[in-house]
This record gives sequence, structure tokens and C-alpha cells, in this order.
Amino acid sequence: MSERMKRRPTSIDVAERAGVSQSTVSRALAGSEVITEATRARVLRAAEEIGYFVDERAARLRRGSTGTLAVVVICRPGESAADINPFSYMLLGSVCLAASERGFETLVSFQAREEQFFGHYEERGWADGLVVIGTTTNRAAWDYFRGLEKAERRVVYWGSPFDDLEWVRSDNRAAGRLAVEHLLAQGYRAPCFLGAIDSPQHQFAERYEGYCEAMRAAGLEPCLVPTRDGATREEEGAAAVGAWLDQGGGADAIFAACDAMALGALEALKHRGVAVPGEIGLAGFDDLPAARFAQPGLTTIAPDPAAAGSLLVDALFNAGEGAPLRRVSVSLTPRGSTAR
Amino acid sequence: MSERMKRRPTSIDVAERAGVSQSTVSRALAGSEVITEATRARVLRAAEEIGYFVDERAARLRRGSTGTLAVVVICRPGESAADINPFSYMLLGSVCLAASERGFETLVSFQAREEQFFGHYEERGWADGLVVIGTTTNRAAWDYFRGLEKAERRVVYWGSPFDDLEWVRSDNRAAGRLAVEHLLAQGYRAPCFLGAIDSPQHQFAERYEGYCEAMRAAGLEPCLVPTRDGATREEEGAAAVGAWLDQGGGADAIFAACDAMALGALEALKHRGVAVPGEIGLAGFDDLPAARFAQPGLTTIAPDPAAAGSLLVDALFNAGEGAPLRRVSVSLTPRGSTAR
DNA sequence: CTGAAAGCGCTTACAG
DNA sequence: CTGAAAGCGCTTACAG
Repeated sequence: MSERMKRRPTSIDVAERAGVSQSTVSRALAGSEVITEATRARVLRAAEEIGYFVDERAARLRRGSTGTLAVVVICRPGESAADINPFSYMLLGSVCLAASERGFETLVSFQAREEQFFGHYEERGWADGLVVIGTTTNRAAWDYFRGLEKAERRVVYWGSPFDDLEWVRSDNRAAGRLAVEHLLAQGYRAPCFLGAIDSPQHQFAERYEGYCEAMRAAGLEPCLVPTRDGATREEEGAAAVGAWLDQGGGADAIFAACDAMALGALEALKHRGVAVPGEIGLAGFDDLPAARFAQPGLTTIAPDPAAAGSLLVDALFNAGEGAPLRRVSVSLTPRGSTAR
Repeated sequence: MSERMKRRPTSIDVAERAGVSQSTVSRALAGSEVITEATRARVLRAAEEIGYFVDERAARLRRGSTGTLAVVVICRPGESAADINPFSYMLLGSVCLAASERGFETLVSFQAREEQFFGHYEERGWADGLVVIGTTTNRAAWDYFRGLEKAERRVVYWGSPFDDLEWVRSDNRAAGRLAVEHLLAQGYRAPCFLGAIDSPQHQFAERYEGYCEAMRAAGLEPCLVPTRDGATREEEGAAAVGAWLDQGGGADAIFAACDAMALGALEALKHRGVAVPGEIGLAGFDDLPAARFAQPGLTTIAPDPAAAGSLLVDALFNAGEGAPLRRVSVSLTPRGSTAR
């Protein structure tokens, strides 16, 4: 009984047992229309009986595709799993879910250090396309991936610092406008923007542009909290707002370019005894879980998480057919930090 | 010039260009000791020049292994990427990082609904082993994976409800003891436990056992907040504590089996005007990012995230060699919620 | 140290 | 509707 051997069963084993050829097994298991239902049933049963599964290594080699999507999450060097931005994780989940719905497996890789940078998934026969997400602060990583673009390759980026690459992003200008409109509606009169607008993180600059538009539309002058460096976005936010308060502050609300910075800002404000939302209103972007549990709850704007993954995957595979959607719509969740 | 053709280059193209055989190319690129440095350099250069990468589909087919680890994250049905427990994400990151350090790629899949359940990664030639993590509440999923165990297979579970499967877990008893010891040291006299101890989530029961041990060691009687159902752990915690308070409560501290429940509990306490940490102290488990930003900050106990991934991956591949470590050590982070 | 040849387990023209 | 044969691109005994 060859079926009883310890080696894994092959399509030939199934063929023998079902009394058909290897070709027929392949067609039956692949769901080919051309096969008789009776034959298919026989094959399926034989496969089940000997615990046969198609070996994807061989199938893909022959077929030439992989049915897999590679997802690279760019991290900051030295970051451990607990330090990675929750939004990156959420986006990762969203991409995996969207890929799965479209019948793709996902090969996931977290990359932080120069020696780990790798994007040749297509050449290696590992994937049919690549989604790159993660922190914009790792400049070396983005430079590496930009360098890859010379070859023809299916890649799409979330939060790429380079406008010439294929990207999908939140509708950041709309987010900026939403923030200002909300703050003004809550009675604030001088909302300031917190976030680096000259950084490679164009998304921040886009949020700032939307902020400016809405400010000017309301007859107000835009203003900026000067940025500070920090090991994390939180520290950046805390340091910037701390220094700004030391200089006298001068606004009654802050729209922070991301929740992590807003949460840092919140700590700095509390630390100095500035009441939120009473003296200063605060809004962020990303809708991190932590935003909900902050005290007061942090008003925040965020892209639809499911839509983000879908758009990324679709952008990858519909690259040819017309301009794919590249902007994920955003919405504002009002919480205590702006409830004056 | 065959190198100029549009098709992807193969090892034969490299061989031609370097003036060696295909075998030599393979050995040179695989880092075989047996190859002359001069030959290797020639091969490397030729490969570089024509942009050659080894096709892993073929390499793996021939070699018989995959160099890949499958990671399944079990979710609750209907959960979107934004709803998945941050701790699951962190654990996922930790496993991917640990796998990468050991030279493995990671194939990630989020599974929630019955039709999606899949664990035959080895049979499919997709992976050499499988790590299953995620919510214990999806009973159908765990039953499915348990059913897989009949065949010989490399799997390891985090948070498996089944003690007979290969698992890696936090040192949950130590966590329970730590919580009680900390609460008593802070001056609380009657810490209660919040979490389902009869559920398939054995980890909760283990934390409860540790809690009981420390209580009895201190001459105190263990007590339980009756559990309630909810769509999320937070809602479970909020509902349970709400109902418990309605019944008169009767403890001056709560150790919740996980942070998500603790955060729900915190909301319920605030909602009813119970002061934390003044009237009731509160501690959780997991160290979610949200725990840090809660008001007051949530005291919490957590496993070392990096260690969790390492132990899982090691348990998978050292299964033969003696008993692998299966308990991840935990530590307590004191915050405002127990700072009386 | 290097090469010629076989073969990993599929899928897919090509016949019939 | 089904089968015999070729071939996807590697790696690895087996020779030399």
C-alpha cells in the first residue's frame, strides 16, 4: 500500500487511488469546469482519504504566480513589538484581512535596521506584490524602498514620504478642515497645529494644509507649535507642548498631527496644570485605542480602517485599470478633550 | 543577449554569464564552503549584473522545506482590524520578530469565521510550522485547531484553552500573586478578582489561582466579581463591575484578568462616581498602550513581549530536545490606579 | 573544487 | 471529458 508510507501523499497517489490520471486530479482539485461531477467526487474522496493537499511550492512554480502578498512594516530601529505604533498594527491587520478576502496569503515582515531591508519578494518568487506601511521616521528604510523602484515591480505604500511613488493615504486635508471646524464649533477661537510640516511625513503637511484652509476660511491666522525631537511621537508631542507653554503658549486649542503626539501633549498639559478641555482643547488623528481611554477622552480623526486595507490591496492589482482610489475617507470622533 | 530578455533571469543565465555550471551557481549563492572564493565572487557579480534572485518556489520544492513559519491570529467573528485586541497584535509582532531573527519568513493569517479556518500550512508546503495566537473566546476556532492535532504537525499555541496541546503562556500564577502582594502593600485589604475562571481561557483561571494563593497566604478569603457577557472584553468588564456595584460591591480593590476588562471596569466605576484609586484600587494584565493613558493610569502586569515570541518560536523547533521553556516571566508596572 | 543529470510535485498545452 | 508528456527553476547525490 503506497498510501500507507510515511512520506506525504502526492497527486499521483490520489490518481492511483481514484483510478484516474494526474492531470485529472489536478483539474478536479483546481475546480476546472471541464471535469465530470462524478470524476471530481471520486478524486475529492481519494484525496480526503489519504489526507492529500496540493503542494503549493510545486503548483506555484509551475503556474508562475504565488497567490501571496508581501507586507513590510517599517519600524524604528531598536523598537520591540510592544513599541510599534498601534496604528501600524491596525493597518497591518486591515491589509491582511483585505488580502485574504481577495484570496491572497500575506507574508509579513517587520524591518527596522539597514541589514534587514528587503523588498525583492517578487524576484524571489515569494509574492506577487508588496505593500509597505509603517513609520515615516525611518528615512533609511524609505530610501531603500525608493531605490527598489527602478525595476518594474508591484508596490504600494502607506505614508510614503515620496509623492512620486504609488501611495494610498488618508484624506488628510479633509481631516485638517474637520478638526478646525469642530474646534470652532466647540467655541475655541485660536486652534494651533502641532506636527512637523517640513518633515518627510507629507501626511502631516497635508493635514496642516487642510487646517490652514479652514482657518483662513474662518478669517483666522494659522499658527504652529514649534516641533521638538523625541524617541517616540509621544515624547515629541510632550516636549513640543512643554516648551511652547514655557514660551507663553498663545492658543486655546491644539490639533495634533497624530494621536501619539496628542497624548504626549496631554501629559505635558496636565503636568503643568493646564485644564483640558477647559483652557485648551485638544484633537488628534489616528483613533488609537489609547485615545479612548485617555482622560479626558481624546477627540480624534481617523481613516476607516477596513477601507485602508482594501484600497491598498486594490491599488496593487488594479494599477492598470484607470486611476485607483488613493484617498481613504476620514471621520471625527468627538470626545471629552474638546467638550467645552 | 539572452540576459536582456524580459523574462526573469534564472540560475542558468547566471551560469552562462559567469562561465560556470548551474550547480556551481547554486553552491556559490547558497554559501557552500566548498566553492573557491574567486569562483564565488564571479558568480555573485554575474548575479548582481543581471538582477538575479534565487526563485524560492523551486528551491523549496527541491529542498523540501519552506523557511517559513505560519502565524494564525484567531479573532472574534465580525471583528475588524481596529477591534482586534492590541495584545494579539503585539504578540504577532513579537513572533514575527523572533522568527525573522532565526531566519524564518512569516505567513500571517487572521481567522474568525468557520469557513476561514485553515491550519494545513505544512501539508500545503507553505510553512514548516505553525503558531496559533489570539482570542480564546472563539471556541469554534480552537476546536478546529485541536482537531488538526491528530496528524503529526508542528504547532504551538499561545493561550490555548486545551492543556494537552503544546502551549506557551505567561507565568499567570506569579501574576496573580504579584497583583495581590502589590495591592496589599498599597494598603488595600480586600482585593477581589474579575474574570471568568470557568471559561476555556485557562490563563484567567491560572491568574485566579495565583491570586488565591497570595490571598490565603495573607490570611484573606478570595472573592470573585460575577462575570457578564459582552461583545468585547471591555464591555464584559464594564457590565460585570456595574452589576456588582449595584449589588453593593464589597471589596476595596479589583484585580482584573486582563487590561481590556480593567478598562471597562474603570469606566463603570467612573460612571458611578467611585473614586479610583481612593475608594477602589484597580489592576489589570497585559500592559496595553491604553493602560498607560487611562486616567488614572492602570497598574498592570504583563509578560515580556520579546520573550513571548522567542519562546513560541523556540518551542516549535526544539520540540524534541528536552522540555522547552513554556512560561514567560511577568512583571508589574505600578500606576495611578493603585496609588493610594 | 566543479559538472552532468536526475528529480522535487505540480499544471498545462497538446492529443484524442 | 481525460491522458501522456513536458517543463517550471532550483538542489543534490554521484562522478571526476
